[in-house]
Amino acid sequence: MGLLQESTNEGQFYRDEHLSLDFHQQVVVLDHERMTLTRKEYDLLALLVGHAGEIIPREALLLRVWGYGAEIRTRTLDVHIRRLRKKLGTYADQYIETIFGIGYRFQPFHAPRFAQPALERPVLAISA
Amino acid sequence: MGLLQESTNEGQFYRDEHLSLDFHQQVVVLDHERMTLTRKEYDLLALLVGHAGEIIPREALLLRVWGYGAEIRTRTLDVHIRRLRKKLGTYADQYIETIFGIGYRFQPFHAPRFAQPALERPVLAISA
DNA sequence: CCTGCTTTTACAAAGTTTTTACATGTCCGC
DNA sequence: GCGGACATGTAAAAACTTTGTAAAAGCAGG
Repeated sequence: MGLLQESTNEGQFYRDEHLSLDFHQQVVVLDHERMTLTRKEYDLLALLVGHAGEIIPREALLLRVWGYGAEIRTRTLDVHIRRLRKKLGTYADQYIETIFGIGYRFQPFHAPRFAQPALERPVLAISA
Repeated sequence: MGLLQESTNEGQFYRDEHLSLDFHQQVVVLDHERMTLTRKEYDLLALLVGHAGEIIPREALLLRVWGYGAEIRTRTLDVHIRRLRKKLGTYADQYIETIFGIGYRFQPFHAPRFAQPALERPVLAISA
């Protein structure tokens, strides 16, 4: 799966109702306003958004954004998640889910969510 | 991750009228609604469903989900079974059978059932 | 040295699992 | 049937683990 720098991408984009991300230019726009992110903040967000809909384990985030191995104990990931959420404003919890005991997941704005009634198709149809 | 490694279930599914389980994605859906399970709850359910129709002894469950040996006395298995049943709602007792003195068994929704234990109870008394 | 970014620290809060204590149920011999 | 022994059911508390947060400390580039 994609490493941090999706290098040879002739300008890939993520876009939904409120958020857009230009992986090539490394520009993030939230509700038509540019988000100013630090490097680590951007790297973290880009990794999450680049795998929208997938759960990414803490381990993987720490490895790919920080280069940390499993032996390192740190809370810096949590702190960065917090800063991202702050900058995402109202949509924060809608976009960045905590998967307890595992990691985090970025969800596109309209994605069906966990405890919500019935939108999720049985996963069976996905295969093939 | 959990110490439960049902490696032979990679990318497989269970499905019946009401319940489906994706062993790879670790997603369980009950009547088109996603069941949110904790890790231990999922591990336990997955082990039972993965052996649908078979009786699994308490010992085996405690060993495979908890890593406990026979010397450990605990009620945590019962508590987790209870939580699973609660989340399975109406179908709880249909799905998870208690096999007294032995363990538990997950039965697919339409599985033919015998009058409870009926292991070998010769119905001799009927003779006239 | 400043300054802004990053990491650590130290708790707080939230979530999960196990234990406890007792109720209820089942088996089995009488 | 009856009662004892033991297994399972259940609710609630306790123990433990993970994540959230604010503030301070550390650090690197200018």
